[in-house]
Amino acid sequence: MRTQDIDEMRRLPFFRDVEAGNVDAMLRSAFLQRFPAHVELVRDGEPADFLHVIIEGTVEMFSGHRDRETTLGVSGPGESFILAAVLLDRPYLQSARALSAARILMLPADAVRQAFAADAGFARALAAGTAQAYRGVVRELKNQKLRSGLERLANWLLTHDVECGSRGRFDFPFDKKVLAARLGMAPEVLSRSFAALAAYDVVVRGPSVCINDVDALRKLARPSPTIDGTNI
Amino acid sequence: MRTQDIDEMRRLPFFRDVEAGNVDAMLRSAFLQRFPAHVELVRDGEPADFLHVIIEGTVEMFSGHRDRETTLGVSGPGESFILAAVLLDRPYLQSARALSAARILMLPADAVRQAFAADAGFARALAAGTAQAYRGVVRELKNQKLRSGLERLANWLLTHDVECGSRGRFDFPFDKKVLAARLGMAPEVLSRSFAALAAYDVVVRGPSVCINDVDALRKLARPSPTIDGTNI
DNA sequence: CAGTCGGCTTGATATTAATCAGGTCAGTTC
DNA sequence: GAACTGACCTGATTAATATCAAGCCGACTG
Repeated sequence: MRTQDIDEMRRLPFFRDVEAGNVDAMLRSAFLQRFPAHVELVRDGEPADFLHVIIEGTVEMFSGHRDRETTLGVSGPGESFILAAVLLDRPYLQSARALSAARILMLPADAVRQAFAADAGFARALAAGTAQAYRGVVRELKNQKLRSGLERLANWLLTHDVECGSRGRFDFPFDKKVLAARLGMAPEVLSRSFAALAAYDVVVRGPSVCINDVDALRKLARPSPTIDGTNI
Repeated sequence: MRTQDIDEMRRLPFFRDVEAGNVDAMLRSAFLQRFPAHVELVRDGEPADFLHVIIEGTVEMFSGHRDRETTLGVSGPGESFILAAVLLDRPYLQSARALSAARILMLPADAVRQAFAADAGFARALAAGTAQAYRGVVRELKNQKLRSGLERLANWLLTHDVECGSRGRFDFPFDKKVLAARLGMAPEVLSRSFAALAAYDVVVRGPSVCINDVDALRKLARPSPTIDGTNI
């Protein structure tokens, strides 16, 4: 890793509560890698060699079983993934692939565990990080078990609109096929769901979507703070 | 809390890596409560007042939305619940009710957070605890999204049989209605699924089940270490 | 012992989502 | 500009699951 990159990485929010010496110890053995789109970054079942921190790009977390595959989440810049596997020194439960070209900081697992053991601030930050990740998955599980496909889509649209500045209009951040997997439905079903949302004044044209009547959509979606977070 | 109880609580595995002084600080303001079956212990959406540690009995974690309700997990002695909400000082995402009569240690949230801030060993233990909880939910999400109801049942039977000593025969630890919710299916569907498993030599009579041909059941279930854990 | 209550099962039906099989259309290639 | 490609949509069909409505049975109760 180049010294210039190291300086940039040192300033990551991820390292905020960590002593400088421990940050450097981790960065010394780290890699800053660029990956093209569609590349698989980690495969589930394999030992947790690296903690990954996304610097640029988006990463899809997914998993397959028999002939099925599902997307478990999509992460973006600033987020780390498979922290829990690294901490506990257990195999990954999820696979990851780059959705776009991505720049990723890879911290060797034993360096992370060493810093975790040596640095109480880091340990607390990781506890908070895994706690947040935990709550994210619980939300996702509730979303999956308590809602129909159409409701999941409606809520995703509302949430994403808020993240884009509540303009009632945005472009999809990834292919609709990925969105379908993200929402746990077949691509065809997503397509039909969009058609069904026309009745609620949601207009999809190509890669962009217009929510013309937010209230109507909210009435269908019925967002809940214990599933979708508080800012919706 | 009686001094005798305090002594018992001090020895909990939960406190293993915590300094004695910090353990006592938490226990000083704690309650050791008995609850009858079916009582609701916490309700989702409410602020996280207490960290709960189960001493005796089993507790169902569940959540409702609109007119639906689903079980997210069942916890037993030694396990704590809603640790993440307490650590982050956020509202509970799940509700909890006692499935059986239960004895529960309730640690005030701010005492837990104070110990977390003061005691590095406790912080590390909580990090490991949330990491394990995280992996548990990821497993559950994969179980839900990648398997059919029948497959989930088959795998639950195998896992539970192992937990009961691999005798190929055990009694259900709770009502079938709860098992159905646990597996994410309607009670009627569970009933039919049991009927379908007769073809694999699984015999259900009242509250007990016999797995006469484990291999046949495994062939249907196809357990995976990244969903069901390693000991299956 | 008859009554009844809850837990469970069974059958019929409705709903939801997945699958299969074309189509459409815009962008790219030759 | 014709052919091709990939992403997406549409329709028809099938599979999975939920829902509704009885019915069964064992346990308790008067």
